[in-house]
This record gives sequence, C-alpha cells and structure tokens, in this order.
Amino acid sequence: MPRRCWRGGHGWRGLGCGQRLTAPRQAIYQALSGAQGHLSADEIFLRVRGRMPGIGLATVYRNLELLRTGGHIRSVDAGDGKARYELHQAAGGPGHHHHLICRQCGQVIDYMDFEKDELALVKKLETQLSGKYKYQIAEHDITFYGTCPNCAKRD
Amino acid sequence: MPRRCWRGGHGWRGLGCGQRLTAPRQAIYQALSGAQGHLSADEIFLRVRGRMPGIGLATVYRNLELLRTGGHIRSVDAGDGKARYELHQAAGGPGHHHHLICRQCGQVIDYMDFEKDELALVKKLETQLSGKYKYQIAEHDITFYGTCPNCAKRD
DNA sequence: TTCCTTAATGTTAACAATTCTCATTATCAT
DNA sequence: ATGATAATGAGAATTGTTAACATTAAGGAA
Ligand SMILES: [Mn+2]
Ligand SMILES: [Mn+2]
Ligand SMILES: [Zn+2]
Ligand SMILES: [Zn+2]
Repeated sequence: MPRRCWRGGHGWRGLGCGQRLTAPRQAIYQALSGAQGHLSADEIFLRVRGRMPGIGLATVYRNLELLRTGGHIRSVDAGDGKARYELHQAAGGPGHHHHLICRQCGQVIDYMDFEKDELALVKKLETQLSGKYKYQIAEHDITFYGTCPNCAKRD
Repeated sequence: MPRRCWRGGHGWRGLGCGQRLTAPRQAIYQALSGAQGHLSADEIFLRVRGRMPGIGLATVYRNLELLRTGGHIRSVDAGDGKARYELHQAAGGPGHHHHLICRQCGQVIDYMDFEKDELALVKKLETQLSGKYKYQIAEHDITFYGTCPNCAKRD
C-alpha cells in the first residue's frame, strides 16, 4: 500500500509531498535568489556549475519547471528565444511588478510605477473577462516594449 | 555608386526601399489576412502550400520576420513553444486588442473590453516609464492567463 | 543506525522550432 | 531588354528544451 505523507520532512514551502530537497535543487534556487532575476536556464547552469561542477543542464531545466509549477518562480519572455526566470514575491523575489523590455538588446526592467490605478483596472478587467468568456483567470502580464537609451544612441 | 530609391516601385505600405513584392510574400500575407490571426509558421506554411506547392518553410519564416519588422504583423506567444502571428490593425487586422490565453490548451481569445479606462492608464504609464527610464516605448502587451471553460470541465 | 522505496540525478540522444548556406531564380530600376 | 541583387527553395545546421535510462541518494520506517 502506498504510504501517505502527512507532513513534509523538510520545511520548504511549496515543495510537495514526495518531493525531495536535494543539493542541486537548492543551488538552482539560490542562483535565482542571489542575482536579481531574469536569468536563462543556461545562465543558471553556468552559475551553479561554479560551486557544483558535476551538475547537468537537464537538472536545471527539470528544477526550473518544478519550481515554476510549485509557484516559486515565474518565467519571462524577453524575446531572445530563451525563457528567463525570476523569483516570485512570496519566495523572496521583488514585489508584484511588470516589465519594460528593450527590443534590440533584450534588457528587462522591473517597474512598479502604477500603484492603485493599475491594480484597480486589472481587477475590473479580470471580473469582466472572467464572466464574459467563462475563464478562470490565474494571472496577468503587462509589458511595454521599446528601445533602451543605450540602444537608442547607436541607432 | 549605389542608386537610391526615392519611391517604392510597388505600393505596399511598409515594404521598404529595395524590398520586392514577390508571390510568396503576398501569399503569406493573404494567409494571415484570410484566417483570423494567431497562426504559427507551419500552419501558414501548410495553407500557403495549398495554392503554391513549391514554397519552402524558410521563406515563410523569412517573410514573417520581414512583415513583423515592417509593422504589418505582430507575434503572440501562446505558450506552446511556437510563435504565432496576427495582422496589425493598420494592415487590415482586428482593432487594438489584448489576449486571454488558456494555459492548458493554448486557446487565444482577442478581447477589446476596456475602452477608455485602459487606454488612459496605458498612456499615463507610457509617459511615466518613458521619462523615468529614458525608453522610447513603441508598444505594449496586456495578457491574462487562465483556464478556458473546456479545459476546466475535464479537470 | 540501517534498510528500502523511489525521487532525482547526470549523461546522452532525441526533438522541434528556427536560422543559415548556397546555388538558382525573378523583381524591378534603368 | 538587361543587369544588379533581393528573394527563393532545398537542405543542413543550430538552438533551446525534453526524453530515456542506468545510477545515485533523500528520507520514511524499522
Ligand atoms: Mn521581473
Ligand atoms: Mn489577437
Ligand atoms: Zn537596448
Ligand atoms: Zn483550454
């Protein structure tokens, strides 16, 4: 008979029952926690490999997916063909924010300049859309695209 | 000496100087124009190949990129690993709208329920961000993610 | 502690979307 | 019509990501 697990042995919030707290997993989490977000899988791989030479790239991908579905991190598309990751607020990341992305160099800026207005509109839209299209809305994303001052210079 | 081109020979808005109006290019544009948006490169490829059996997939990719940088189309990430494309408003597409995407099946819904409120907020944000970060902001994207009624049923 | 189940790992091959190479074709300014 | 060269089609190559599989090790039970 399959033994049920009533309390997770380790204390990591979001790591479900049966999921183990391994060294690579912690290292990948710390890599994201250390640098401020928007790292790609291979950037994380290189950083972790500094302290843990034997780690495999597949392990990085596997754990990023696990952390993502576990709600610890979210992925960001900077338009350079590779997924980028950042810590969620609840996992020690920055607060709720949105992105300003340079179409030429891919720079990603976190901004939080909206306060109440934005939140109010988002709430209203969520209610309206949820009712009209019968969607259960889980999250939203607001992104502005443009040219950063650096790229504007050599244009 | 390189001859300069003062007026494009053909009349296609957005096709720059030196760019030629070829049959594949027109067919790809029409494929997007015919079906209502959110087609992937290989979906476009298959449709165009119906009327133009010799076309190559690389040609589709090349022209999608050209149409995109020319401002005729924009790409949408539905989360299924392949880029999807839709006509811009000015190119005969639907009006300015945003997206509601199902995380499970990838369905993309165009919505336009926002009217003035949203536009006002976006304008305000654009001004504020542009000033604060010295970005030239070209476009924005607002997307809500969730579960469509179909996927919610078999959950 | 020791044992056992099985989640997780590292290596490697496989994959799918996209881009590149290059010889050939076709557009269009002259 | 002609010539310069943008664009094409065929296929190989590249890239980000996932799958297979034999091996290791986390952590609950005894
Ligand atoms: Mn961010
Ligand atoms: Mn759309
Ligand atoms: Zn830039
Ligand atoms: Zn769905």
